[in-house]
Amino acid sequence: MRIATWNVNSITARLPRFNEWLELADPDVVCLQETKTASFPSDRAEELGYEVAHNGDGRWNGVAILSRVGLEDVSLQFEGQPGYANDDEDALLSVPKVEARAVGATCGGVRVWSLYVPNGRALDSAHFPYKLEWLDRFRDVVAAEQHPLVVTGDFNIAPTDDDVWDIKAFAGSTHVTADERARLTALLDCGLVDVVPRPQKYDKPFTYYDYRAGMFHKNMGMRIDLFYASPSLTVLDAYIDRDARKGTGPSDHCPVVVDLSP
DNA sequence: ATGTCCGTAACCTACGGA
Repeated sequence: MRIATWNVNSITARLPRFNEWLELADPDVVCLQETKTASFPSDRAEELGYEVAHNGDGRWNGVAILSRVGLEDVSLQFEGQPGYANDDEDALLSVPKVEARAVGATCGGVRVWSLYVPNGRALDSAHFPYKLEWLDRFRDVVAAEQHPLVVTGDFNIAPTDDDVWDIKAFAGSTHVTADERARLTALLDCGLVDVVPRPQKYDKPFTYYDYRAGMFHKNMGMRIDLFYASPSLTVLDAYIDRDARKGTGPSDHCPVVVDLSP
């Protein structure tokens, strides 16, 4: 079974490239993040035999699972998923809003979660404790989940210092802190393995490159799109589709493609 | 690294977010 994950940074803006990639990569299951739409444009995917579970509410976030090996027991959020109280609003009137950041489904006998973990923004931002709490609550879900299990998506955390181009550039930043990495360890402690994909070029398995400052061409990236899987799933291959980051109108993230044998 | 790109609201540009 081939499972891929990709933060597309708007499925609407990416649709021509996405549809082309879908045929080329030929995945059985696709986990998407940052679809940034309320309505998933699924016409071509359906022609290719995929069913679609999409959790999207408009301008921000949005996650999906596409599967051509069955799509059952869809969850459009997770049990206990925290919301974020938007601080633009009057604090007294502000109600925490559960964002479109998680979708789960059972595909061909594998339980799959597609996640778009909150960014955190800055260490002193209210978005940072929200990120940690969100991961704490998701851990509780993973602890109770059935196996075989795949938890994948944009985690907005680099698991080790080697997973960013220069750790010195991240002093005082999110994505690399012990607090965030402890949440990754907690997920792995539920009985999952970090499937590290092979890069197509250079030595580091980066999955994300900022659009600015020629970061992609300087190989200044990060590994923040992760693939956590039950150890009962044998990994036949795992690679980063670097080609999808090239050319006109790419996402700022690369797809990660994993071949598994149950 | 702050050099770009996204969607939106409101216009033909500015903004928040990443």
